[in-house]
Amino acid sequence: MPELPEVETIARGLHKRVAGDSIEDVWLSGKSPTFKSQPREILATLPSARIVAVRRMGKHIVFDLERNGVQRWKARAVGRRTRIGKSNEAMSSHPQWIVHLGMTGRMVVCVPSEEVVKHTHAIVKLASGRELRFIDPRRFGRLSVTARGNFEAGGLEPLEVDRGQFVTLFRGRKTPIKSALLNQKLLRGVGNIYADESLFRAGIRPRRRASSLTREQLERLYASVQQVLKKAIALGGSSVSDYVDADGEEGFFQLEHRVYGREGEPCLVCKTPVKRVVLSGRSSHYCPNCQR
DNA sequence: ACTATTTCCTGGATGC
DNA sequence: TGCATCCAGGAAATAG
Repeated sequence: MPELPEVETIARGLHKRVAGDSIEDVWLSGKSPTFKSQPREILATLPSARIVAVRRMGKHIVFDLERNGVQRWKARAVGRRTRIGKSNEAMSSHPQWIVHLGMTGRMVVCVPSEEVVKHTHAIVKLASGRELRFIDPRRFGRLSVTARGNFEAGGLEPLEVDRGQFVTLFRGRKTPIKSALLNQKLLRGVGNIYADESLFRAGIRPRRRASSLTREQLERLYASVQQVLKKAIALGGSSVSDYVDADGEEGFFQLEHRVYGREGEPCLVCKTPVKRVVLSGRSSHYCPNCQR
């Protein structure tokens, strides 16, 4: 399940491989709801665009694109005024291609002769002769296009927010702190694994109401989130459920997991068995002794 | 205005 | 071996 560190790793890998390349052609599986934008809009936007950069926003991969053929589109739009607004993204000279990997989404760069595996939903032909493919068995991933500046990835970037902002974000919320951490509208990029791992390191139980936490506890949580995310990025993310980066390499942060996926196993600090509770439909792992 | 629950998906694990 | 059932979970949609 790609969260911030995995998406960061993938985006960096993709940038290294395809920045500067151009999109020549696009094929889409047409399997809704993989596409958040209309497929026709994606097909109108991507071909002939140059990939300026690939980066991460929250859990989204953002391809910054540049189009030169804008005049052609404007000319065509003159005769059909109603399309001007609707084809806005395709019109933009600096569109963005937004990819959310969901649970099982993968982006791979390969040669065209590579077998097209089951659940391939997009194939992007590049001028260099390679292909960029989006593969997503469970189809929780989403593809969309937008004009530059339109895309809102959610709340604040966890690694850009300062301590005071972080405290303000959560203080006073009645919801469990774990749920608040997962809320992308507050902080964008933290998912189930890193929420659990951050809460363990801060010594806070997932079910604690955010409003019941002291400033000191929130500050400790802030430090934990920073530490966990940075370390996870340094290790290339967590490889669970066959996650691999853009180069097909596994990450190693799963070796640093202290509670996630360790139900019943002894806490690495105090040996108390790790507990698992379901919190708003999601598994939450914690040490009942170390976390209060 | 908030918060909680349901829904979308398929592969892998489990149970009989 | 085969078949049914359950579970994983991000975020949008829906309900409270």
